[in-house]
Amino acid sequence: MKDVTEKLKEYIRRKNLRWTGQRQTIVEQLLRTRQHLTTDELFRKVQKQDPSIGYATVARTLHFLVDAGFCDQVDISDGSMRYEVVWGHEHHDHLICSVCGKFIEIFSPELEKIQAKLVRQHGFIETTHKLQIFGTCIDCQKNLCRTENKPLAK
Amino acid sequence: MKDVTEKLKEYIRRKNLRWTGQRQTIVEQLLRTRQHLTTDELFRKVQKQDPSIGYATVARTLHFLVDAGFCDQVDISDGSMRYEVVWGHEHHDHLICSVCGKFIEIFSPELEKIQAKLVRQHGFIETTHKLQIFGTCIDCQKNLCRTENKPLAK
DNA sequence: TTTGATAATGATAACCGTTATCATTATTGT
DNA sequence: ACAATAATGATAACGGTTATCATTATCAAA
Ligand SMILES: [Mn+2]
Ligand SMILES: [Mn+2]
Ligand SMILES: [Zn+2]
Ligand SMILES: [Zn+2]
Repeated sequence: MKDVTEKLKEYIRRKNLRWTGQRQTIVEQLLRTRQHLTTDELFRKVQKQDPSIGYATVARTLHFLVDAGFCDQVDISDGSMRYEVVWGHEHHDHLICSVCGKFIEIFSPELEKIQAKLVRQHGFIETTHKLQIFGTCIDCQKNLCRTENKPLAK
Repeated sequence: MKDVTEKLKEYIRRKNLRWTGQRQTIVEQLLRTRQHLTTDELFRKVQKQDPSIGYATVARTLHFLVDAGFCDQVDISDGSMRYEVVWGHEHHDHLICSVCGKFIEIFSPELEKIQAKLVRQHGFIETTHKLQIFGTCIDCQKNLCRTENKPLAK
């Protein structure tokens, strides 16, 4: 946490930007909360800590954090972009429960290897990829889901 | 083509819907043209064949065709949804060139098998998945790209 | 073939997440 | 403390999609 702030401050110095209390608050909330938040979800959490912070600042800070490499933008086609912290996390893909909205993070070196092979076979140069698998999570199948996430729209 | 129309008419009868000249025209254009079109791109093509057809009809017809299983909606996070014909095509995923906007369709039973294994391991029940790999296609690497597709916005 | 119930259409307004604008405030190197 | 300028907050604008509604077209039944 302290470490994260320092890394961000380094990035800010490099880019001639400025560290602000708003950015501090927003990063704190991002780290404190479950990932894959929409701008609006994060905005509500930020407002509880500091009601003076505006929506635009949250939106702009999320762009800033994506540029800095601290966050990734995740688009699951449910109407708005989501953001997750990636510093300190391995690359991963997602199982997404259509009932409770839960994200299950998956990583398989085996899978990545085959993807890389396919890319190579087409002479393609990959920059990024995303794999999203939609369905029903094990908890929702048993009606035992305790997730407080709102179900995904659609 | 004649076959496709018949299958759609069957679906329409089952659902108590109606076959119209507009739907005929729109389906013709979808089959005649490259896939992964936005609503607006399809609208422009449709208008050349019949300028009296409105944008809303194209948009609504695309939804209808998705419901019917004739089209899939493809979201590559470039600002608008795209649609592709899937009847008569195997399931596939996409390599997407960020330079020229080209879609390269890939299918690997090996890959699908590993995905299925991961899903099983989490007790997840899959309904759909999508894998999108972004980068630069082989033609664009050599500046030989002949694709008339507009580069993807970003 | 006419008819009646109602699905579909076209024009356009509304919607909604995101981005741009702009006057004001805050940060940072000097 | 100061000057340069990045960041902020309120809100308008933007753009793709969807809703509205009066009118027209479809199609099964008579
Ligand atoms: Mn994740
Ligand atoms: Mn395709
Ligand atoms: Zn669930
Ligand atoms: Zn290309």
